[in-house]
Amino acid sequence: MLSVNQIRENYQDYINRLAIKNFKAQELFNEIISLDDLRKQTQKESDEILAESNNLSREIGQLFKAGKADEAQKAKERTAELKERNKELSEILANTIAHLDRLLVTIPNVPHQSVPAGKLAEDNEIVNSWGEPAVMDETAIPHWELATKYDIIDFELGNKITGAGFPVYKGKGARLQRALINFFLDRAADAGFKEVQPPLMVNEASGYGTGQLPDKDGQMYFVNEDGLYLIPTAEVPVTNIYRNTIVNATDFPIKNTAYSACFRREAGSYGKDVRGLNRLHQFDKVEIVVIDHPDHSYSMLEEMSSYVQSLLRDLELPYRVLRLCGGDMSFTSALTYDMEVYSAAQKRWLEVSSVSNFESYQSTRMKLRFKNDEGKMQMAHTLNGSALALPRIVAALLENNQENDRIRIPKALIPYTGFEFID
RNA sequence: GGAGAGAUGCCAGAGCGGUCGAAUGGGGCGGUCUCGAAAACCGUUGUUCGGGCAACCGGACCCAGGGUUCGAAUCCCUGUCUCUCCGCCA
Repeated sequence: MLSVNQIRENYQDYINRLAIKNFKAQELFNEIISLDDLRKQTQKESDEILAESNNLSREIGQLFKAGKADEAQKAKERTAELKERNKELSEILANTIAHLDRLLVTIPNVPHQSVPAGKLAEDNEIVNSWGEPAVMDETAIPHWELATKYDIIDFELGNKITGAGFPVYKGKGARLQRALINFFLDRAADAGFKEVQPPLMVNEASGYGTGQLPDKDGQMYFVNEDGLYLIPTAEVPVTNIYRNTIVNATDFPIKNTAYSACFRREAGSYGKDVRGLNRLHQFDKVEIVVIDHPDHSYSMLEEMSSYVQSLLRDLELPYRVLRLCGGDMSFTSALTYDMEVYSAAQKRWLEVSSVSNFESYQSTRMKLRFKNDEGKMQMAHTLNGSALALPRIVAALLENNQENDRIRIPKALIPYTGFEFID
């Protein structure tokens, strides 16, 4: 979230930039600032009263020691008054702070200057592309049919065992999943990311830290009995490793990677866009998470974007890179690049990665700090990206590499699959 | 699931209800010594809110939330977590 000081210092600038996310901030900002004024004033009064009663308590102690019980008794009466007054003040203070927090969490992150205005996917800006989208004739088969034809992914079986959106991968299909995970993890290690294996369930504080809560709890599976959420992405547990910590500035950039299953309720999604592997309730993903110095977070974002693009080139998948417009960005992001691969039989672009800089938005929520050159505490910047999400990569691989009676595996992957063709 | 123990600063580990933001040791940082290093010795070593240009001053913080008290790290209640033993178990 934003801090009140950030809002005070960048009042007009933030209002303007939040408008790009179609968020009207002015009234809210005014309310926040006046609440914060009240907070300060109340706290000041309360502090003064506490100081006085601390002094009195000290005196009372001395008086008792000196055997002047009657004078001590008089002083006691005065502290009673102070106590009463402070009770009211601290109640006002607690309410004010709670109110302030409630308002602050409703403000999305301020978009970076380069974020284009707009509300729709069409307003996203294409900043890079690679490869020629394959043109296929009408006989091209979509991946969900290929999956059945070669018996590698069984959607019906998943329906039976669990429900829609939980496919069963079989034979070379399962092997392909494992190959991709290993390939992505090995590449991430080569690029300097430290591999971690996080829990797949998180508590409420973690969900709050990365910004899934309090807003989007409907998107996560929740285990009521234990108050735990199934992770929608490894971003949540991996970033929360650093919740409430002061990291060493000399450790920047802190680069982690994790493979995890991801669980998403996807409430409200339906239609042909969600067919086959396009949108699932459970899927596999390798995530990269970086904690960095504010001065370097944007060059790190570019680095992460380049890294993700290199993976797509290795997999020989034509892709394009979009800079998301204000309306299409997530609540918590300041700048996001989406990588989309072309899926030849569906004749559409599929989002396979999303790389974002959250600046200090998550850090402020989770108190992730470092000591800067002046010796002062400062919020670190957090970034993350998919590298990569498997299902749509598989969809594109199947569709783009289909031949008459087999599917070709890209060269880089063969050492991992152990086979060159699915047939 | 049953029984018990505990939660203190970067770590280890003390702490009679008042002078405790907290002993001591280790680590870290600065210095003396040294060609340099080690050892030894000396000094230093928290977060946060408010006021002030600043030196500085005041408040809060010893798991969290309540309570007792003029006064709580210290006493009481509740919650959370950790550890040990038993049971179950990949």
